[in-house]
Amino acid sequence: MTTMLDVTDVTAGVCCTPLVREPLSAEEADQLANTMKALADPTRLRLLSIVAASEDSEACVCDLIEPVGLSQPTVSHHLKILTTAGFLTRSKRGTWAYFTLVPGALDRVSQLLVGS
Amino acid sequence: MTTMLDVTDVTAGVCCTPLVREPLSAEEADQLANTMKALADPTRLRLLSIVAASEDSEACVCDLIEPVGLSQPTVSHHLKILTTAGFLTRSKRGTWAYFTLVPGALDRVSQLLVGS
DNA sequence: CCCATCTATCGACACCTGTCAATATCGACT
DNA sequence: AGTCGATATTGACAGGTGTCGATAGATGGG
Repeated sequence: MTTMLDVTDVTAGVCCTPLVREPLSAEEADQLANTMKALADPTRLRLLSIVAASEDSEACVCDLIEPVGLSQPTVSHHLKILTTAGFLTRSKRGTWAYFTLVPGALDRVSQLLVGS
Repeated sequence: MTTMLDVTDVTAGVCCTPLVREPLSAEEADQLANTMKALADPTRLRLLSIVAASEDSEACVCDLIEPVGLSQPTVSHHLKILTTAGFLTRSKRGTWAYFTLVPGALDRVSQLLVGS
């Protein structure tokens, strides 16, 4: 993955550049596009929704493999992309890696798309 | 482009499947991912923002080539993707093709991302 | 009728991306 | 230490995607 997202994309940079107010600069467009790319995959959307619907909005990799029906490396790969993009946080407890939704991350992206 | 978006994606199908309420089915995830893919490109984001910021929220292809700095076929290509995805409408007047934002299209996507 | 202009399509190419098998790494428990 | 289970990384490969040049359609003007 050459252009991996910076963690600050969602939490800082992208949060202040509305889409339909004025023409986006090339840099702003790149940032927002990177954020959207993390959401532009069916597996990653399912992972997000499954994590969100889990107990305490938290799930380990082992819980996610069977629901999406893909290999463990592939699931880990997607989780890394979502984490790097700022949508998930990873906390390791014992051998397990638990992933949680970053509060407000999706909401910030949402607000960029609406005119407001 | 093998998996081109149906125009109904944004206006009908995707509009009722919140992301963080319950696990998305494979079909719902595919639909939403297709919609997000249309927004996951910097050039397309810039095109949307330029159209939105134009007079009467309307612009022809010739107005868009210079701002994004890409070839005319490439711009036409991106406009087609945005149109097929339901974010733009195309109306031809004379030799020119004018593109306009579809009202509410971005808002519907926005509402899918927020917890509501 | 022919030409100039705007737009769309086609063919080709480099690059990115999602996927898996194999392997490495890390942590807990004997 | 040694082993086992969970996760991450690597390498490889097929398929998708953005881009351009060339070309084809369409539309209005001389």
